[in-house]
Amino acid sequence: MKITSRGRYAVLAMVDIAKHGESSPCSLAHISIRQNISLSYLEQIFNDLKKAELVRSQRGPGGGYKLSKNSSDIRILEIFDAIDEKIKTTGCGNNPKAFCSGNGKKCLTHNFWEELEGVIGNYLNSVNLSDLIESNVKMNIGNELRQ
Amino acid sequence: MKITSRGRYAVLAMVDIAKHGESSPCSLAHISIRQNISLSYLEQIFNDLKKAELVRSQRGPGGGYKLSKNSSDIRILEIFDAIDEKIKTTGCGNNPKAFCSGNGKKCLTHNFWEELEGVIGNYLNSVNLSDLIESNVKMNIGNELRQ
DNA sequence: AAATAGTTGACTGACATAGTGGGTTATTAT
DNA sequence: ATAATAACCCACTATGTCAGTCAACTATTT
Repeated sequence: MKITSRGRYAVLAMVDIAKHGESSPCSLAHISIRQNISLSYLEQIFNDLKKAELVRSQRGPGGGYKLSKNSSDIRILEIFDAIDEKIKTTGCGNNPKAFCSGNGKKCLTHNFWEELEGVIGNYLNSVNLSDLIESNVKMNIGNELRQ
Repeated sequence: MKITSRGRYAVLAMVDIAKHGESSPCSLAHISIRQNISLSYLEQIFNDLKKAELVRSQRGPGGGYKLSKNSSDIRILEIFDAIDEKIKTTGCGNNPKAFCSGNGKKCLTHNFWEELEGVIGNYLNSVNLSDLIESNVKMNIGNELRQ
């Protein structure tokens, strides 16, 4: 059970942009250097982030990417969704047409895996970019969203 | 972010055994059929489960595997540990000698990933096999362990 | 016009996962 | 004793995903 580099890079890059404020756009070249991520790989990731409208781009010299909304309005879960970093704990992907047991039934553990998926999703949804900048991430309790 | 088949099978097989009670050992052949898991694959998994002393084996006809303790004393996290299903959310594996940023420092998101690891670990540690049998898995709140 | 920086798509090596297959050893029932 | 059962053990492989490279093209600014 691990997070892909793609997922980690996406969040890291978004924090980098958020940290540099609203003033001027961040170029991928700079993010690449600061966070030690391959430029070409960043390009692929930002392609998805842009499609999901989490960032806006500006071409040409002095260009780069800016957040499309306030950093406190961008939750980590949104970033995961944007780049298709799935939280997949069940074997069947919860597809009613092909449940885990093969015979159209859910396996003995199906509901448990779904609960786990919920626990993870709730946490990722409870943290936003500005939380990460302020390094004030505290253990989140249950479903409550911070602030 | 997904769980491997190995991890899912291990938990599923353990639930299967737990469900069949203490009376007689469960053969892998039967588990294989009931839960639709490859027999050879199960053998590899149970090799690890036995090493971790979560199950006891009995050879020969009528043999099979039994839980080594009460089902309410076996937490899902123990099973994950036994088969080396790691919960790895950080890029560096939290290795102080080679932190994520490369320069000996933690990356901007390191602490966040560690928190996530904690959230998942706490949940997996809060559920035991008998919870799964009774299908009474409810959302766990914070660090509290059930019952 | 030149430099910058985003956009797009094809391609590749490495690695882990999810098995398969064949054999050996211990134990029980007949 | 013998046969059947079932755990034990080891080697091997296909597949797919991930992580990253490379090369070209387009838009924008100076």
